[in-house]
Amino acid sequence: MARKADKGVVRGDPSRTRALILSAALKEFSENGLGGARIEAIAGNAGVNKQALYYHFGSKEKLYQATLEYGYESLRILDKEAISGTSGPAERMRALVGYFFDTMAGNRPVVWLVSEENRLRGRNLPLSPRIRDFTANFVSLIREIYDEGVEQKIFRPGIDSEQLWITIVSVSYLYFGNIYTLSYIINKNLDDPKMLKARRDHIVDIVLLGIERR
Amino acid sequence: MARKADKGVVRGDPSRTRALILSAALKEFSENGLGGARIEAIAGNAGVNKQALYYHFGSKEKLYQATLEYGYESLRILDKEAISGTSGPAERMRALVGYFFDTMAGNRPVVWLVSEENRLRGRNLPLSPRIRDFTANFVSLIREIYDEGVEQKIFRPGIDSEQLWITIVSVSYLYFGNIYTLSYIINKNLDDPKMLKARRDHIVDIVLLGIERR
Amino acid sequence: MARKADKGVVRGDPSRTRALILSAALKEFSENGLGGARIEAIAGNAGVNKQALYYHFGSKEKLYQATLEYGYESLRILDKEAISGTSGPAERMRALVGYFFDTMAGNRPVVWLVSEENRLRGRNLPLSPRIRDFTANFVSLIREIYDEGVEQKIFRPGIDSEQLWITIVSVSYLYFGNIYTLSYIINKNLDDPKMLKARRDHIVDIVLLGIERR
Amino acid sequence: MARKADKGVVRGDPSRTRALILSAALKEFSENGLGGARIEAIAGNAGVNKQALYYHFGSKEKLYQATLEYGYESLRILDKEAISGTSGPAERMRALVGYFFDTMAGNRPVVWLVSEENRLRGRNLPLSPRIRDFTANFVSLIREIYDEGVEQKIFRPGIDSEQLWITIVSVSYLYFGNIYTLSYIINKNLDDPKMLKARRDHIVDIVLLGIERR
DNA sequence: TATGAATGAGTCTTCATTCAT
DNA sequence: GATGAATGAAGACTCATTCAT
Repeated sequence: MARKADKGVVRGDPSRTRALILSAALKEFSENGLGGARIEAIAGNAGVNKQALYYHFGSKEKLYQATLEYGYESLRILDKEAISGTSGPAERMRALVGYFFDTMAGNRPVVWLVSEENRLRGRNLPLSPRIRDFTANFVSLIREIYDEGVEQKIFRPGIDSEQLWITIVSVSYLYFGNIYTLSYIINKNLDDPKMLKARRDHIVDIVLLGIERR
Repeated sequence: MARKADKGVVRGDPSRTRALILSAALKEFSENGLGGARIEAIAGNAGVNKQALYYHFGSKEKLYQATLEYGYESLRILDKEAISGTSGPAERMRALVGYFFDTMAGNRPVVWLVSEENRLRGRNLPLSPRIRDFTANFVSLIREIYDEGVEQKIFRPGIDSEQLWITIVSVSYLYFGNIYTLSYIINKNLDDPKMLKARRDHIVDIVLLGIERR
Repeated sequence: MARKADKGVVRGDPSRTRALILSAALKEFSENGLGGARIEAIAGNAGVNKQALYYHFGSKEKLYQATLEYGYESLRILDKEAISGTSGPAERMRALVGYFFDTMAGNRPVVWLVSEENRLRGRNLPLSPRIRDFTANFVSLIREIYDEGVEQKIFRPGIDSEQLWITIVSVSYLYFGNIYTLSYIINKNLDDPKMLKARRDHIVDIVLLGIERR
Repeated sequence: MARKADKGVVRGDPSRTRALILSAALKEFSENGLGGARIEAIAGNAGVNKQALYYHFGSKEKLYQATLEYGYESLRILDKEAISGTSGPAERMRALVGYFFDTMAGNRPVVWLVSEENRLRGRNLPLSPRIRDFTANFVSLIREIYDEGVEQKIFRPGIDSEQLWITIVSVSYLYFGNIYTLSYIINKNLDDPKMLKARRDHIVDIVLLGIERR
């Protein structure tokens, strides 16, 4: 119970210490990449000693791997409840596309962390098998809804659901991942609430119209 | 005329030296980011002395800026000839979407470099005013074609052409930028020629159906 | 108790480590100046790791500042005991002039370090407020003795005690600071004990005769 | 006659080029020392190409030696005319002390250059035999005047004229060489015209009273 | 002579990691 | 588990010097 002033560390609560470190690491790795991240900065922001990172995670690279898993986990894309209360494939698909957009909007650091992992050619992914679990369900869910829509003659058939998944991911993900270059080119602040709403509406429309039967 | 074996440097041809450095820098920065890139690696791959980078570009950061500009320039997205020989807005739009996909496919390093610049919050963009020139024309071209299509009652009205531009960029760009994580999640190699073709066809369809009138 | 052979570092005694570094730095900076000093040489002579200098002092420039303060402190010009046991202003002034000469003779590195600081236009002095404390007392002491001598009609009045201080400092300081050029010009080794004694006698005489009433 | 705009170099006038380089070198070496001086800075300030320094002087060290000689030469301490028009040893000695002060006041860079040479332990002096010529006469002149004064029973006998020379040099030289540290300690700007005059008066008095017979 | 370009040997500094308490 | 101190390897950058025209 002895709590240090100004610090969030509680002696004798290692899981809390781990959480503090992971949270700080997510920020640092996402902003600076694996190579650019500073162990000292992570320790400082987590309110722990540098050595604590080594005690709990072993090395910078292992901490990065744990952070990547932590990042994917925090997305909770698999949360089916997100689209509960909707009826019909079209409405569900709309909800899903919008939900993914909102998820990305609320987890910018993860967006950059995933970009970093791609630059590392995905070499850390196989080391965290849970990552596939966290994400694969989203693909299944899209397939489910799409198939249902095709059956009900609402969606046109012949679309590969994995392609559709990539498209749904793309139209939200890239917006946030490349928000600075996109904003610069058209000289508008894409982070403005109005722009965010416009984007959300646009992608829901485009995806739905792109797959609907006519 | 005296050319060193294995090296690309020719005494007295500084513009060639600069080009060699920029080419090597594009590869290094795109693979490792600004912080992770190694000056020594760039110099080695360019076949020049480490100090030459400082003589010609001043610092690592300035070289990065020059490389970013060089990368955008090499995309040549503005090349209108790409869609010459096409007739009608629909066909032109199809050609444009496909052309952008092909451009990304052929310029992977630039894709990563742009991701890196976003992680740096776009701080280097204002330093290279030419970058906007290289890219803004692409936005205009999309608007032109779209407006023409609306006029001809081929495309549905009410779509913001900048949103459309972002979408067109997204569905191609993210595929290459996140190819490793996407491949891992669905356990398929997205770099396979068949997959590339499938993706190209998919995005052309989705975009067109998403904007066409019905 | 585990002490490394040849090295002066004792684990767990950081103040000793700092002292070792400062001592080595005084030698190196005084002989080579700020720009010419080598971090590696200081670390080597102190028997510590190069990085230890950065851990304890932050940068070369900050180490230089700490060294400057350390140098002034080691002069201990303020030590009033130096002239204890003397009676009368004349005798005290003689003792003081001689004492300052001896101090300079025994602290050559500090003499050069102060020259270096002058070439740097004194830019580091304001950063170490203690330096003024170390030196200002000497000025006061001279004024005290001088005033006493004037009161007792031993010294002639009208001399500015700060000018007198500069003169006392000059006739000793420059001898050591410029000992190489002076020796060369008159082709004599001014570091010879006989020459040192001659100089000491000369300056005591000159200063006293220069201020005595007649 | 072809003169480059903005530059002081005249094609085909090597002695002028040498002079420009030496002048710039005096400034640079005096402000930054041998190690701290930058070849590029000297070339830039002289308005010549870096390579010109090598053409004319061979190396940085040799340029430093030439600059040292140039510096001593420019003092022209040997100029007897400085004290022409004076009558009697006392007046001549006063004139001489004041003249040396004025010389130092007007040649600050040389003062620092000589300090630098002392830090280099005078290793470059033997390489420039003319330096002794430039300075030795000043010692002789002091001896002459002093001996004359002793003969005329104006000065007290028994003073070593070389010691007297060092003292005369000291009370002026140190004032300028250490002007920053001295100013800081007493918190006054010693470069102020009033202070300069006060110092000049003080040293003339002190030296004369210090050697006069009573 | 003059100059832009090129080079290799350093030099400061950073950083992940480990040690000892 | 936690901490201050210590370390070795490496990286960005500088600089005197030289080459080729």
